[in-house]
Amino acid sequence: MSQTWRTGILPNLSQSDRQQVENLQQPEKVARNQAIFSEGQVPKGVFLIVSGKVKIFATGDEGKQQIIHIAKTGELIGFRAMFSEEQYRVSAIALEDGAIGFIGKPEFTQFLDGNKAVRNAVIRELAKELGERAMYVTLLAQKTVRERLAIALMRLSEVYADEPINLTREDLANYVGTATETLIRLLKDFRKEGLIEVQTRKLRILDAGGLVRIAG
Amino acid sequence: MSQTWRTGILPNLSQSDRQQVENLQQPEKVARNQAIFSEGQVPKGVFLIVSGKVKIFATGDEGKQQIIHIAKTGELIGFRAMFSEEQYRVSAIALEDGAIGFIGKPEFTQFLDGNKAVRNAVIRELAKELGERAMYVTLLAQKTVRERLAIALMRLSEVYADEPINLTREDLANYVGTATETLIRLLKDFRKEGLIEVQTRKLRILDAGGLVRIAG
DNA sequence: CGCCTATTTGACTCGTCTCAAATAATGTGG
DNA sequence: CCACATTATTTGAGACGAGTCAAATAGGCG
Repeated sequence: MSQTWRTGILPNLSQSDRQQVENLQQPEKVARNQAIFSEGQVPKGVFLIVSGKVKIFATGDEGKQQIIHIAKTGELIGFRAMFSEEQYRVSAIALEDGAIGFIGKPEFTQFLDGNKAVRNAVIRELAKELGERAMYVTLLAQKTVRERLAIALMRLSEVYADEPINLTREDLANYVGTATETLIRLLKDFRKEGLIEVQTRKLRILDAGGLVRIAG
Repeated sequence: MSQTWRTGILPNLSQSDRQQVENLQQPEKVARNQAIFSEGQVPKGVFLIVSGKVKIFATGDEGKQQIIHIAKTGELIGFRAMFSEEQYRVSAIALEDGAIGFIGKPEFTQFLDGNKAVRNAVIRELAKELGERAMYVTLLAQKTVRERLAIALMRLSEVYADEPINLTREDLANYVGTATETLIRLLKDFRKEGLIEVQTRKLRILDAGGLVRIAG
């Protein structure tokens, strides 16, 4: 089980193609906690995250969120449901104040039809994510919460680059797939073991190697 | 969380397109337990299951299989890794004697390039599976083993249509994502509750409604 | 028929969840 | 900008689901 976690469609395009996609939208401000789209709605296009981060999650039967992905600036989101011609199966909510642009389905598909490179990038991206999700399933089914937390922190440190990871305990728990209380206790362990540094909601990795060792 | 589980690319094509795909391959016999492809290999094309069933699984760190999907006659498998231009992240092994055809990557991609309907079907299928897998992740993270077993049996009853479900206890456990012993105990419960009928390895659902109720 | 593998059962342990309550942080209206 | 209300975080105690290990039994294949 190697762990290469998603990349997104745009970073794999040429400068020119990327620019063309970006020209299809007009950024609009979004506030923290604002919903971008919700489970059950019918997709009318895709969204480009111009700035900020967005959590993508499925809602379980008791309303518990399972966070599938934290999308960051530059990512295109919502294309999955659009291509499958289904309703959204997940919801997207802004984690921070930011800006998001919308690209309507007609414009986007027309653009795709006329551009083989982008079309292939889309197929490749869908296929990649599908493969990653197979690993994710295995991980959830076979790893302990402690191991999953270590993996989650490593993934998140890529999303947050050099900033500290900044999520509520509940969101972090829902990302790992555990109860909030369990997450808090494990976080305390990790801190005591010198793996991470925590200041309220800001979390920094001190010993990446140690996390890798725990992740197995 | 609704549960519409995968369909495959071919059933969504026109008769003529489907025929053209089928003409690209030559069926060859495969024996039970024969590997079709394995994690880490480089994909050279896709496989069409002409007859028989195939288990698709990821291997966890301790060698434990996580069965992602049981593919049946008529399904195209292995296209995920081919499109993502990565190695296989999962393995495929025949569950029964059967026949499988191979379609090389050049032939297949050339065919796709020249056929917009099929190309779109591929995108749609990838997108659909990706959505289903999000549900799967949520299910694994939030449901008890008992609930997951109920869901697994319902999914499998579609794969096996009117035949009885026929899997080793270990495969069934790996499909549900649990230990073999736990699976066996739950199977006994289900039998005592009149939900299923079991004769050695053959398993039949007696009370689908009851399973739905357990699944939640 | 007999070996090898699969299945089943029992006993035990441990990780993780739940519920409840205390404390801290955050945001909001005046 | 402060005080209050609300929400988030932390801790404790207890219960229970599910895993592991070991051993017995049954089934299937050569």
